[in-house]
Amino acid sequence: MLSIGKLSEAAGVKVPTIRYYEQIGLLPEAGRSTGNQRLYGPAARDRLAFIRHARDLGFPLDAIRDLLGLSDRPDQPCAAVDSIAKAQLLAVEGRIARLMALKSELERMITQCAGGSVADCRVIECLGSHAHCTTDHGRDLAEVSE
Amino acid sequence: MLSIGKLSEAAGVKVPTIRYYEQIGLLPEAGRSTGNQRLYGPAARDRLAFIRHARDLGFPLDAIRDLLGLSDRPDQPCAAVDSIAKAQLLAVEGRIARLMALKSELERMITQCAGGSVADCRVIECLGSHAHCTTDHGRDLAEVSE
DNA sequence: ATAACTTCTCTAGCAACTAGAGGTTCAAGA
DNA sequence: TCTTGAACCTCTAGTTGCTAGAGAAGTTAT
Repeated sequence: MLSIGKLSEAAGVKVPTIRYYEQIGLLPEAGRSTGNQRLYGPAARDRLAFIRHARDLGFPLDAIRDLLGLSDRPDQPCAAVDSIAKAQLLAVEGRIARLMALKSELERMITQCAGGSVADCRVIECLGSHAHCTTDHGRDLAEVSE
Repeated sequence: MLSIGKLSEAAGVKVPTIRYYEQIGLLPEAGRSTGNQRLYGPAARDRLAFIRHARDLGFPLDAIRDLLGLSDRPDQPCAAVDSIAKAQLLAVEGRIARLMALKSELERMITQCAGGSVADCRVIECLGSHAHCTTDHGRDLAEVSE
């Protein structure tokens, strides 16, 4: 049996994060020692590793909750799993596309700046006027978020 | 003079967001009508457009606060502006690199899945074992966030 | 036994907003 | 002029995925 600290080390997930996952129901309530401290077996470690890996791949916790539910029913078809993964892939591709547009605009802004005073700084001017923009990166930055 | 609703339309920033910006000190406190409603002039509109554009480019509000401070002192050299913009460019490039790695791992996972039952789903297996991973995307997802 | 370390619960905070409750004010039509 | 309905006001709380801290209790090593 592992203490929460050992589990934390083993899975590469911080201690408060483990407690947080338990709190939101991603991990089942852990058994307790006589002194009320959490104790974990190998199943908990595997489940936590799964969560961690999925988080590393950018899956939101809700999607991970679904994936865990599916992995508990091995006889079901895996189409649902695939669709979650594909949605995640699409999200990632969207973010990349968006960030590439931002990158080129930032580069353009920066290279145009001659390095004088703020009064004729291209960066400030571009941010202020919006007129020199090539892309219409205007809408919903939220989609870039991870 | 513009009401907050008109300003919202003009700048493409939602009404509660404008109030939020005022609350955190990004926008100065607006003048009020006799009935206590906010009224804005052209200066506020320009400032808000600046903020919006910078947000579209992914600058965090703290950086925008700095940029606004700098743009109010046009006689200063613009090196500070440049360095903020360059930091933002670096951040964007980092996120892109990270997301590209995620994308290829997701693609690999998905294409390997033969589409049977969950029991032999590659996606679930890969998430669980971490052994088939090529990349060590393990550390600090936080850097991808926007 | 005592010190140092870990764990416990609980609350609050981060970014950057968004949503809602419950109450005013404003602009336009009858 | 009155009235309706939209827009405005303040305030609180929620979002995502944690992280930080307080203060108390358990555990481990010497």
